[in-house]
Amino acid sequence: MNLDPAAVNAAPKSETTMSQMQNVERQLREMILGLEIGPGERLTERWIESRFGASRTPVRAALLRLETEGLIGRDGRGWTVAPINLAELGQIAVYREAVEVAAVRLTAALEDRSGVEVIAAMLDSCDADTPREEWHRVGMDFHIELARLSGNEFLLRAVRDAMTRLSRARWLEVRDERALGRAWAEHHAILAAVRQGDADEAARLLSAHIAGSRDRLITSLHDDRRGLRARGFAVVAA
Amino acid sequence: MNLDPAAVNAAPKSETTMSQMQNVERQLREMILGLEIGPGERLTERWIESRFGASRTPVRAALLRLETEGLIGRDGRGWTVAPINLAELGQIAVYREAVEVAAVRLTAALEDRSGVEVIAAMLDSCDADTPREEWHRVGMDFHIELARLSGNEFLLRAVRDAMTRLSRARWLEVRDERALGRAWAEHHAILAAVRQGDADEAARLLSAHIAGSRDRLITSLHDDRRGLRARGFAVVAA
DNA sequence: GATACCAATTTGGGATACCAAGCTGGTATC
DNA sequence: GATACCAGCTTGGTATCCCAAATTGGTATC
Repeated sequence: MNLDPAAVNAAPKSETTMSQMQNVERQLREMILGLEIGPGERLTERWIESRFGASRTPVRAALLRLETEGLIGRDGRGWTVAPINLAELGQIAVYREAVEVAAVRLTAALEDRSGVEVIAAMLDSCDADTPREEWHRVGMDFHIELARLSGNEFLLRAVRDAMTRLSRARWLEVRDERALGRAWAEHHAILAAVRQGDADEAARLLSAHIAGSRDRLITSLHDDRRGLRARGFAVVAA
Repeated sequence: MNLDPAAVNAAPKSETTMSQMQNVERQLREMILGLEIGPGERLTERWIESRFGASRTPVRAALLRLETEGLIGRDGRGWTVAPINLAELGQIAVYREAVEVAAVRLTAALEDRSGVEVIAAMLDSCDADTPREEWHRVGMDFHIELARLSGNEFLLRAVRDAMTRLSRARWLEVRDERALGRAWAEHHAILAAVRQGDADEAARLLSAHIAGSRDRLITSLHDDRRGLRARGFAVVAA
C-alpha cells in the first residue's frame, strides 16, 4: 500500500510530523469543500484508502471527525458527502446570527479593540484583481476572526463550524460585482461600529448583513438548483 | 477477548443491535459524566478495551467522538478526561445564553406553543421525594427541550452540547433546597412568558436565570476546589 | 417478459499483529 | 551518592485480516 504509486504523490507531505489521520482528514475536507467530491456523492472507505495511501484505520478516524463537522453523513451503511440543504442553510443563518451577535457585542465592550484593525486590513487586501477564491476565503475569515476577538472559545467554534457548513453553498452562489462590493461595505460598517464601541449598532448591522446574505444565498441556490443538480450536486429543499 | 469474564458482564447488553462503538461511547460517556472516572484522569485504550470487552477499533472510534464532545482530550500522546475548568464554565454560560435566548425567542413567536405544557409537566414530575439525580437530569432537560421547541437543529445541538459540558460541574455543585426551588420557579416563570408569547420577557428571565446559575456554580466550585481536588478531581482556574 | 432466487462481490464493523516513540526501573560508572 | 545510560515495557498509530450484512448480477421458473 505504501508503495502504491498513486499513494506516493497523493500525500503532499505538508511539513513536519502529521499523522495519517490528520492527513486524510485535511485532504478529504479540502476535496469536499472544494467540490472535487460533489454534495451527495457516495464515499467508500476503500476508495479513500487507495486515494490517499493510508490504511482503513486512519481513514475511518478521519471520517468520524468529518461526520461531526457535518461535511459527511451516514447513508444507512456507508458514507455520503452532505448534500446542499436549503432548509439547513436557513437554520444555520439563525444560529450564526445568535452567536455572531453575541460575539460582536462582547468585542464592542472590550477596552482593547485594536484587533478590528487587523480585520480591516484583511478586508482591504482584496481588490478588483483578487481571485474569487480569495474573496471567498476572506469573506468567511472576516466572521471567524471577528468572533475570535470576543475571546470566547465557544462562540468562535460555533462561528467556525457554521462557516464550514456554509462554505460550499457560498462558493456555488452566483454573486455579481455589486454583491461583493455590498458585502465589503457592510463588513467595514460593522467594524466601524465595533471600533466606536457601539454594540447595538454593530449588532444591528451584523444581523441585517447575515439576513441579507442568507436571502441572497438561498435565492441563488434555489434558482440554480437545476443547473447544480445537472452538475451532479445533490440539492435538497428540506 | 470476548471470552474474558470481565467483558461478559461489563456490557449491559442494552437492547437490540448496537455497535460496539456505540456501546463503548455510551458507557464511557456515562462513566465520565457520572464521575466514575474523575476529571483529569488518564485513559488508556487498552484499559477501555479490557473494561468493556471491545477491541481497540471501536474504542478508538468512541474516543474520537467523545473528544469532539469535549469530555476527553489529548494529553500529548494519550487521553485524559477533561478537567473541570472554571474559566470554561464562564464562557459556556455566555455561549448558552446566546443560543438559548435565540431559541426561546423563536419558540415564543410560534403559533403552536403547546410544547411548553409538556415541559411544564416534566418540571412538575419532581417533588421533595425525587432523588437528586432526577432533579439534575430534569434541570438539564428543561433547557434542552425548550431549545428543541424552537425547531432549529443547530440551536438544539448547541444547547445539548453546552449542557453536556456543564453536566459534571452542575453535579458537583453544592445546592441547597432553596437553590433547587428557585431554579424550579425560574423555569416555570420562563415557560409562563413563552406561553403568553412574550419573547422579550422570556429572554430577560432566561438570561437572568443563566447568569444566576453561572454565578452560583462557579462560586460553589471555587469554594470547594480543595475538597474536589482531594477527591482526585482536577479543577483548574483557566 | 416479469419475477423470484441464488451466488459472487462489495463494504463497513471489528479483531489482531506490528511498529515507533516514550516512559520506567535498574545498573554501572564516576 | 549522584548521574548517565540502557533494556524492557507501555501505549498510541497503523496495517491487515476476518466476518456478516447488503448489494449486485445473472439465471431459472412461471
